Amino acid sequence: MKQYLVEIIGESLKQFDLDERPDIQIEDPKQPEHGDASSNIAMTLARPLKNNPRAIAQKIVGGLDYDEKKISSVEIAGPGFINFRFTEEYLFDELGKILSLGADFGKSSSYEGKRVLVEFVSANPTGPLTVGHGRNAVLGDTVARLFEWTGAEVEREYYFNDAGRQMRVLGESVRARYLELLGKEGEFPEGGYEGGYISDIAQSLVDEIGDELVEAEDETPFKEKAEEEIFADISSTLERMKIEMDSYFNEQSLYDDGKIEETIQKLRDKDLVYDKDGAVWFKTTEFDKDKDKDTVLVKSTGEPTYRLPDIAYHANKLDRGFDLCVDVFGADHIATYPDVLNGIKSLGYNPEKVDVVVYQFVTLVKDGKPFKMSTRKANFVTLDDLMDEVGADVTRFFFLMRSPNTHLEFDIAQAKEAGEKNPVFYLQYAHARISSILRKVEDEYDFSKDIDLSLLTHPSEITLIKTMLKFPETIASAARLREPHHVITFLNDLASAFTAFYHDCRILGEDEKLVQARTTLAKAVAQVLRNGLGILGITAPEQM
RNA sequence: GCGCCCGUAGCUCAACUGGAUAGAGCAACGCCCUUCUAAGGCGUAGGUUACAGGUUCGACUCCUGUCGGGCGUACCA
Repeated sequence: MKQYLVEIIGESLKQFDLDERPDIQIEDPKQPEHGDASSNIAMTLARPLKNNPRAIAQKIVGGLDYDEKKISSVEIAGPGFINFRFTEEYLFDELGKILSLGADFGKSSSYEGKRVLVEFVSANPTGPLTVGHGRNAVLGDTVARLFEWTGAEVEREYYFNDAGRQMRVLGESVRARYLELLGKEGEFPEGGYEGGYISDIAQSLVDEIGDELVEAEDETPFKEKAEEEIFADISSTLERMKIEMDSYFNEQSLYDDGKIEETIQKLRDKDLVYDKDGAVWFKTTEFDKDKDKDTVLVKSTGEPTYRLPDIAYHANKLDRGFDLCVDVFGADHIATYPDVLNGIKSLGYNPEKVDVVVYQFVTLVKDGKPFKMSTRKANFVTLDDLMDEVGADVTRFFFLMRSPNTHLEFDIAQAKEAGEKNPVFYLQYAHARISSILRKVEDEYDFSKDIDLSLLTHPSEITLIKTMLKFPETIASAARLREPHHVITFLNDLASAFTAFYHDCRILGEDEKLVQARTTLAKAVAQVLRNGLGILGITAPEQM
């Protein structure tokens, strides 16, 4: 509909002979008195045309040629808004479309033909996923789903590094526990991993191969065992959250196939790196005047910092032909982003193909006080624990309900008792209620005949239809902004509009024609709820 | 010190990215279950959008400054 409005307004604007047309905005008015759609174009044109907005609005409306089957009225209001009202005929047509599109209602083609890579979670396998990782995991997966709904071909990728210091310490920690279990002297490493899962891994080694590794030269076999077990654990956690990765990318492979070397050589050829104090530096100050210091790419020890593989990795992604690469990471990693962009730009790639979803930290609150989690010190709350308490649906919902850009306060005690009064149930409840009605109605009435939707005249019914029609645009906009919480806001509105309808308009026991019309409406609502919850990865139960 | 993000009802957060009277959920108070699921509904109360300026038809949104919080600012990731 918005498309149509833009077209007809554009048509009428020919008479204004504008060199360039400012963005025409069509928006949903908050107040119902302001119609079903509204344009601010007259106000935005006031300045260039040196005329007052209402006069401009008059001219535009006067020249408007619109389809009276779709639009019932056009009014000028307030400082110069042009307000449109839809016909009921249009609404009923659209309602019919919702049902015929079914599970596809809400899909759009804004990313049609695009290959999108979403990289997320990307936690090194040093321990179970924690509540802190949860926001990343759920956000990344849902953004991926949003891209799928807008036509993109999406891949989900997990990037990890099993070659660093962290992983060595992990291996040493397991070795220490392993030796302890066999009654030997085990030297627990400085800053080692203290979690109980380390002992579990050691125990499974003992069970499988006994004391075979007592004389092992280094921590490698322990590290490998730990990596295997922890990855299995992470995968099962992700699976519980309905997250399925398409690929796991090991940073090590960038060294193995020479990409790291190649990257630094290319930058050197372009005179963007130099040697100083035995290290290799990237001239980041050339790109960003605000920076007071260049960035080290290779330490004097010969070991690259994380920025170099990051650049090589993103070049690799683009080499794989993706039109868009989305990274999901926490606010603490934001500093690397400009360096990576400058890096790939220098290598000849288009930096606009790389985009970042940054989310603010999850602040954990326990006993009314914030506290810091550390995988190393084992004072963390795992995602599995959380799902044991509240289930996967609530877990996903919790991480999605807020804008990524605000701090998420996570009160553990509250989350645990949230079961009964969690907002996710409000949405699921609406779906369950509809399902319940449909079960009772379907055998008794015939829905194969023509259904007279024009019997839907109650304000609650009309509002409900209008609410549903906002769904496709909500999805498109959430995808464009990479902000899944807009879907939740929408679903809340929808559930609330349905509840009003449920309260005002009975279905069972009404005249047959009305039962058919209202049931059709209810079916459409259930469909939209399912579609929306599906994007969020949350189930739509038929009974609660 | 510098950079990024944030500051909205008692609490946790929205506000379609500059639109019309700033909205929800918890918490509080008062009502509503012999009718399709009360995990619900209706009503009351709660605001100088941290503060001070500025930009314009119009500001929670943009600009400047101040205050407060988070995260960075490593030859850690």
